[in-house]
Amino acid sequence: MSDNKNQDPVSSDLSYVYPLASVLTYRLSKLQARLNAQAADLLRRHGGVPLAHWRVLLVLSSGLATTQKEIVEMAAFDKGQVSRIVERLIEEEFLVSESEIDDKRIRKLKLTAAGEQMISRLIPLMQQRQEHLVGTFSEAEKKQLFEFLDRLDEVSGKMSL
Amino acid sequence: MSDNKNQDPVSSDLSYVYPLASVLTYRLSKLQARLNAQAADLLRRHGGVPLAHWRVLLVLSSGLATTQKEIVEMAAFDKGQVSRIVERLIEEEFLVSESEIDDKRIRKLKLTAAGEQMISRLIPLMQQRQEHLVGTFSEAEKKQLFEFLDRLDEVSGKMSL
DNA sequence: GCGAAAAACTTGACGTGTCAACGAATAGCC
DNA sequence: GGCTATTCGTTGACACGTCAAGTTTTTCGC
Repeated sequence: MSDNKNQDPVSSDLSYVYPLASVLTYRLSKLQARLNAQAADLLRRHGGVPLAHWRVLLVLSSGLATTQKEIVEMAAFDKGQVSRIVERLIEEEFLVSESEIDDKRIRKLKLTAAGEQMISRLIPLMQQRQEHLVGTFSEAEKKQLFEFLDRLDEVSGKMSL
Repeated sequence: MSDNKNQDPVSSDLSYVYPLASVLTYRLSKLQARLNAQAADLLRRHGGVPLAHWRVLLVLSSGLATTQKEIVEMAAFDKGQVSRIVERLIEEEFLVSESEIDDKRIRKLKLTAAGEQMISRLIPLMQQRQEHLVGTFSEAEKKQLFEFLDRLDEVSGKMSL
């Protein structure tokens, strides 16, 4: 764990090119992994659903979406994944789809009582978690952090290389 | 797309609780997804390997690791995943494992010529990408950004809830 | 209305990531 | 030496994520 292999600082290898811990994408990727694990763990320990299911339920419960299309738009999830998750959630009776509409392509989704109950049980926890995460940031810092994320969003799109 | 469902601002739903775009984990998760897509796309378009394979090759090429254990330690990957990826990379002849050691549990890994070649072809691209990503950040901002990430790392671990 | 295009969702294939159980080999203790 | 614990790696199971092709239903242009 202390020193490893050849200690030639500028050998023919490429370690100087990629000091892993200082590479942005690597840092973000690890942080993201830890956050997901934390959330999934919290949900599991409190008798909840898998993380991705939770996210879908949350969007529905918020009233921001009532169909799969809207979920996909609001939350930027993959429509295939949403389709499968919704299917599972209906099987588990957290959701029902009322096809009482004119357009038969659409599945209007609604939380069941069980679904509502699970959501409202877990929401306070998840809110506490968000608080825990950003709790050490001052308002100014939070603003700055989100501004950084916005900027990264912008450059994470097009790349002509 | 314009207005949806009931327009009661403080209805019984929970939209006011979770304005998605302002939730940190949601933002990070989307950013992460975009960055992964960008990297994967770059690798694919330049005839490379899948992203996870690339990451393993990179750690090996850097000389930071010569065994699976070391890859797992250095890069914080899952050992199961590393095992499977290494297997694939050997099949594709980007790697060889020389078992010429005393400890028969260990697989000493080495890049083949093809492996080295692919890495050195792609590294400049990936470096340009990192530059592209952090290019809009001043030194001070970069420092701040990484400091924020450090802080988030700290609180992303233990959570007693 | 009728045929082509588009919308909403489904399905398949594959890659990524995590966890836990397992097997083989080695190290440590007596 | 022999028993146990540990280490390195493999394997199985499952959740997560992405992409593309396929179905059914609706819409649009004519």
